[in-house]
Amino acid sequence: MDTPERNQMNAPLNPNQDSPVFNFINTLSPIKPAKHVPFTHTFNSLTFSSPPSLFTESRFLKRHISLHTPKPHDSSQHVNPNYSNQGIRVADDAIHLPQPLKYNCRSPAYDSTFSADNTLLELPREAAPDVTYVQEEACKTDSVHNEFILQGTCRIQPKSEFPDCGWDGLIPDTTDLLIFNSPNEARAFNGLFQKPLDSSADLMSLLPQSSIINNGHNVQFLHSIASRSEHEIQDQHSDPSAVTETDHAAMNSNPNEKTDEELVSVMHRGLRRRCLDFEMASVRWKNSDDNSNTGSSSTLHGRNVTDENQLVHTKHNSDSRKCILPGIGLHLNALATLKDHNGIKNEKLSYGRKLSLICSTSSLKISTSQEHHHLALGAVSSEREIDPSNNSVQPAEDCREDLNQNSPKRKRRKSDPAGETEGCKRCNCKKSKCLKLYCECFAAGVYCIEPCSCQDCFNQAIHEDTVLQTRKQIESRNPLAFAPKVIRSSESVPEVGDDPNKTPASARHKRGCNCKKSSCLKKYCECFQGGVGCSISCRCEGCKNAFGRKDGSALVEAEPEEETEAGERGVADKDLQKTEIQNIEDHSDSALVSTPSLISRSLLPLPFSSKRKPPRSFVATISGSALFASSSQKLEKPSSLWSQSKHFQTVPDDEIPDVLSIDSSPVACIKTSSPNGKRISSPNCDLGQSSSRRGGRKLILQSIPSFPSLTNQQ
DNA sequence: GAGTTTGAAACT
DNA sequence: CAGTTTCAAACTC
Repeated sequence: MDTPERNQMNAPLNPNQDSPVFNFINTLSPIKPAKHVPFTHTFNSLTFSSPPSLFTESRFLKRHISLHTPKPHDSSQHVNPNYSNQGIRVADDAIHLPQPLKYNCRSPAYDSTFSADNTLLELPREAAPDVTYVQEEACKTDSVHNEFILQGTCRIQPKSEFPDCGWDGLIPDTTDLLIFNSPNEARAFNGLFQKPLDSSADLMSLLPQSSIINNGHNVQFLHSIASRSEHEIQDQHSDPSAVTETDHAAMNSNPNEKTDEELVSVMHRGLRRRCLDFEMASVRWKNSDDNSNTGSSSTLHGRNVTDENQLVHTKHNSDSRKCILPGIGLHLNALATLKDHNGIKNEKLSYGRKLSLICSTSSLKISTSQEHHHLALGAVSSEREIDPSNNSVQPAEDCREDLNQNSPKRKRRKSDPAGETEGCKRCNCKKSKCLKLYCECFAAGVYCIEPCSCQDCFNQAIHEDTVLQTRKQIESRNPLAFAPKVIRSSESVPEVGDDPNKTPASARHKRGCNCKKSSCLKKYCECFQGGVGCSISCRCEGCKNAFGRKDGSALVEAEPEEETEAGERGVADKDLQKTEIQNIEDHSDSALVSTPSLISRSLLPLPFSSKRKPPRSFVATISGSALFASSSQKLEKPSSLWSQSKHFQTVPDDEIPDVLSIDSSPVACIKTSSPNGKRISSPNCDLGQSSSRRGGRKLILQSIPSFPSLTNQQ
């Protein structure tokens, strides 16, 4: 491209903000402060509420690491100067779910800073001995009652061996990531959390500061109440470096203390992105380091805790100590930082390919699929994992390829839509610079990664500011722009031929489609693509959506006009069914494979789930992943918000059915009945229901204000 | 792989 | 708010 514009694009970006993009952004109208509505996410034993925006933003962060191993043209750019210390927690041995942990989470969404004053972390004293990893995201000060309660958290026992391991911070995410159906599962993964930490590495310092950049505030950390007061917390937050040192010391002496300090940003990031990015990284590192660390070869599938503990060995800075990267819980951000700060070279992170987002699923795979050895942990897009069309294994492999391949960007594989999973999603933008909703990556709230075939991509960590500002601008225009396009409840998942409209909570496209030629029978139609029926909100013409026509009521209740269309619909359905059925079958298989209990139940195959990108901020869950996966799967382009909210939902094995409903509840709440995308809470949203269903381990959506608030938040 | 179609997103 | 343009995915060949 030799156009002036192109030249501009090629011009150095970021640092100076001299680039056109920055100028452009600067000219953007001020973004109005987002209103944060408490959004409760329940997962597993962990429940918290936070504004959706938080998640959205986190999604970008999720691929943060990619930033550091960006596309070739970005290679020149490196660490974002803005990176600051973010809390990193150390997790070690045990994952202890049943422990209630409560803390307040604020939305980072816009300023990504914590407000210490508001930050609340409540840890039962009893849990104190156990290091609880709580990750707190920078929260917007204005957010109210963003409180999340971890009922079950990972209990980690710091190893004396690695007192100052910087990796600790990475793990906190695991809390979010891991969802166990049963205590046994949790035990199984205890080892995963155990990892050697690179001593000197101060993860805190490593973490990108992007989140805090906006307001210039320092990272604020959540501290567990158990160990300290909020004030104390604030004080420490003010001085990240101090915290770091303290952390190190604490690690040696008092795990609890340490963790408190570090809960911090990392935690919040982890919450935001619960993805197994780390795992992916682990894989890479492992690959690279395998030569030296053959012993670490323990495969993921090895459920043996012992093996898992050694899942990945990585060297950091020639540090002989093996650094075990837990397959779960380490997220890309941390890796990115580590890379930059800890002396970890790009080489480790970038093998010719950017780190792809890894999805939480990996953890699941670990437990369930023997096939995927190291790869099991490999990046798996959340959606993929759920993806019916793909075996659970499949996703991992895709990512695997990414990891192993040094090949240049691959063009989007049409034949492999599944490749577009949360972790593996890729776009092909040419003119939008990946800063518009045209870009699926951007729209999904994630950074573009190497697999993308985009050109002049600004949707990268190195352009974080640009991305965030652009995003804000878009949100200012349409607060729901980054919200999931399809809001669906579990029950809404339509089976072929079913009328989605039958159920009040049925899934619907946020804004409805506007199809004119596709008859809503092709993926051009977002409703169809999302596997949902058209609704009143749709302005489509000649709707034949197999999932439910705009006049959907007809499907069930034979209305006069329906009869006329019935024939057409039947035909259309048949056409669709070929595909759908196949998809469904695939889903079933995969689902069963990955999560026999949960998936089989909760996961209803969505025809397009594979293609529809899941929220990138997927939470990795072990057995729970299936659950999440299923829920996320249901979302067409689930926003991180969405996916996360679901992820946080915990369901006992015996309550799977409830899970679905619960799971759906948020969705149901989101269901839009109005064209403008305003969300109206539905009866299903009733928090009480969800909470009531949960047993001890489960969490409760405490304050999920009805979803409607989502609209206002931004 | 190139070209076309389609409809969302963006723009006016 | 409506009309138009731009854009990239979906689709076709």
